Amino acid sequence: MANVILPSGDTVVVDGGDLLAVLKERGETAAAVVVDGQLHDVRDPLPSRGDARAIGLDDPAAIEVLRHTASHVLAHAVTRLYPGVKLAIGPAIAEGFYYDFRFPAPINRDDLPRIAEEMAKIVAEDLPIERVWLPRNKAAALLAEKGEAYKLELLGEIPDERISFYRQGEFIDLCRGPHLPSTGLVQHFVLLDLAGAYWRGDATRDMLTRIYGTAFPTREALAEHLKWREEARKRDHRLLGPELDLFSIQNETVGAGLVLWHPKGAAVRHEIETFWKEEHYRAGYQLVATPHIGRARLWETSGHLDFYKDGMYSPMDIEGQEFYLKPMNCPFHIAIYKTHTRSYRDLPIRYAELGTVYRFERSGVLHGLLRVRGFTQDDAHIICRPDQIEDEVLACLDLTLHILGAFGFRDYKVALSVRDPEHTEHYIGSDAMWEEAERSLVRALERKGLPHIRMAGEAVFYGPKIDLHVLDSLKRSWQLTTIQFDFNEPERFDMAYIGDDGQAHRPYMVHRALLGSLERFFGILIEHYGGAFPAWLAPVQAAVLPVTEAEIPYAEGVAAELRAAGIRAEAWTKERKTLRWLIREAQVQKVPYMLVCGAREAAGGAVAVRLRTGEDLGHQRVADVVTRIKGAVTSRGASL
RNA sequence: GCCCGUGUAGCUCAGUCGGCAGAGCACUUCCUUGGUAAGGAAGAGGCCGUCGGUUCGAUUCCGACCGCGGGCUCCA
Repeated sequence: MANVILPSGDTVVVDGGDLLAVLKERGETAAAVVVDGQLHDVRDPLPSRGDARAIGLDDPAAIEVLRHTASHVLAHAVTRLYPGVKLAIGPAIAEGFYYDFRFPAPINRDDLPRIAEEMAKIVAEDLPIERVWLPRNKAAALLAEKGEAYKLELLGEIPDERISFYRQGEFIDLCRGPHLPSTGLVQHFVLLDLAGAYWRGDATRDMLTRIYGTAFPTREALAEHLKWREEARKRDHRLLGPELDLFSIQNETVGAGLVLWHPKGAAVRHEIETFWKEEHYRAGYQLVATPHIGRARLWETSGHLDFYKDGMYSPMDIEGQEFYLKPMNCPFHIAIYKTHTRSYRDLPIRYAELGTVYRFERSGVLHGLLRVRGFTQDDAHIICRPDQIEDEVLACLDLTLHILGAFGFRDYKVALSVRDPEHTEHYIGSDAMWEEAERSLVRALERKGLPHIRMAGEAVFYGPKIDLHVLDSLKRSWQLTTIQFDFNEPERFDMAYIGDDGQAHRPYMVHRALLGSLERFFGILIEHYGGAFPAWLAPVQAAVLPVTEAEIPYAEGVAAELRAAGIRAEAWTKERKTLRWLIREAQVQKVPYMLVCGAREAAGGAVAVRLRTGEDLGHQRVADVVTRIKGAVTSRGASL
C-alpha cells in the first residue's frame, strides 16, 4: 500500500499498484512518479509502502521526461517514414531534445514538416508506452535482428543483465527511461533543426544526422520559447555587427577569424579598455606590454611547443632564428618578473595586459566574434607567496564582479575545476599544492558568498581553476572569467623569490582573464544589449538633428559643445533629409540621445530631447542636456 | 576536418523548366525646406563564388574546388 500525492494535490492510497487506473478514474494525468527523489514511470510498480508523488506534465521535473518521450516519438515517426534507418541516441537536452539517425539516403530541412506530421499522428494514436525488460542475450538478439549496430554498441557498455526497452505501438527502443505513460501527452512539440553529428562525438566515426526539436507542456510555453529563439536570432552579433557598422570579418581580403574593429566598434572597445585599465590600476595591478612574437626557446621552455603546438601558427624564420606568434602572454610576463631578484617583500606582483594572441582554430569552429583566431585577452598574472593566495583569489573575484556588474551582468554560476582523484598522475604539482590551492579557492568563494559546483576531473593538467559563467539578458549562460593556478610555468621558468629565511622559494602563479577576450566579450555584449548599448558604451551617444537647412550651423555648434564636454556627439547635417528620416536612422542605429534643433530651439540655446526609448523630454537647455548625458555616462548605468 | 544547407549589385533577396539579368535599401544627380521611425524623380552599379564537363548556346544541368551558415555526447 502506497500513499500517492496526485498532481491535483489529493492524496490517494493505491492498492495493487495500478496508479494509471486511479488517475483515469479521477480524470487526471501524470507524467511521472517521484519516489525518494527518483523519477519513475507512472506504470512502474509502486513501492510496497511509503510515499510517492505523481507529477503532472507542467511540473518542472517532468519536462525532461516529456522531451525524452518526444525524442522517441520522433524516432518512431522516422522509422515509419524511412525504412532501413538506424537509431543512435536521443536524449533530452537543456532546451529540448534530439535524436541521432543514420538515414539510408540524405535528408534535408524540407523533410522536417513531413516527419513532424507523422509525429502528430503518433501522438493522436495515443499509444501506450510500456517498459519491457529483456535478458541480455534476448536484447542482443533483438537489436541484431533489427540491424541496430549503434544500439548494440551501447548495449555492450551496459553492465546489467536485465536490459530496459520501451515499446510504443510497433516501435521499440533500447532506453533507460523514464517515459510518459502514452504518446498522447506529447501535444506541444516542434522540430527545429537538422545537423550532422559524429557517432559518440568522435571525428573518426560515422557521421550521423541529428534532428533537433523541443517540447513543452503547454501551447503557451512552446510559443514563448519560439519567441525567445526569435529574439535571440535578432540579437545575433553577426547580424548586428554589420548593421550597426561595429566590426567586420573578411575572409577573402583579411583572413578567417581575424576581426576588423570599425570606428563604432572601436569606440565601444575604447570604453571597455579604459574602464578595465582604470580598475586594474585601482586594484593594485601594474600594466605591462609585450610583443606579438617571440623566439622558439620561449615556447620550448613554457611547454607550449610540447602540449599546444597544434594551436600555434607555423614558425617564421628571422635571421636564422625561429620565432612564433604568441598563443599566450604568460612567458613574457614571467620574463619581466625574472629581470630582478625578487624578495618576499615584493610580492604579490600583478602584471596585467590587454595582450593580443593568435591561436589556430579549425575553420569549421570559427563563429563570428565568439570563436576567432586572433584576439586580445584581458590577461593578468599574479605572482605571490603561498600565504597570499587566498586573498589574491578573493581580490580577483571582487574585481571581476565589479567589472562584470558594470556591464549589466549580475547573475553568475561558478564552477570549481579540480583534479580527477583517480588519475592524479596526469597532473603536475604535488598533492599538497593541489590541496592548498583548492582550499584557498573554496575559501575565497565562501568569503565572497558565491555558491559553486565542484567539477572533479575538469581541471587542466597544470592547476585547479575557477570559471565564472554569467547569464545575459536572455538568460543565456556564457563563460567569461577564469582564474587558474599554474604549477607548471613557475617550475619550467625556474621562477623564484627570496624568503625571509634568505632562501630561494618557488612563487605561486595565478593566470586570470576576467572578460576572456575583448572580441568574444564584445560579441556577448552586443547580444546582451541587443545592440542598444547604455550611454557610456554607445558609439554615438548623441545625434544632433536639424529640422531644416537653416539650423545646420546651430546643430553643428551644439554637437561641438557636447564633444567639448567629452560626449561622443555627431551633427547629422551632411544630407538634407527630413526630420522623420533622421529620427528613424537614429532609432535604427540605437543612438541613446536624439537632440532635435528647429527654429524654436535655435533661438533659445536649446534642443528638443528624444530618447532611444521613444520618450520625449521636450525642450531642454543645452547645458542641462550635457549634465544629464555626463551623469548617465559617468555612472555607467543602464538608464539614459 | 566531417554531415546538411547555401553562394546572383555594397547590403537583403527575387528570377531564369538552357536563349543579352531583376526588386528594395545604400550610392550619384536633380526637385522638395521638411517638427519626432523612410518626401519624390532620374542615373550608375553584376565574370550570377571559382575551375572543368555536357550543349549551337550554361548564371541555370553535371562534377570538382573554394567561401559562408547550422551542427559535431547535455551520453541507452
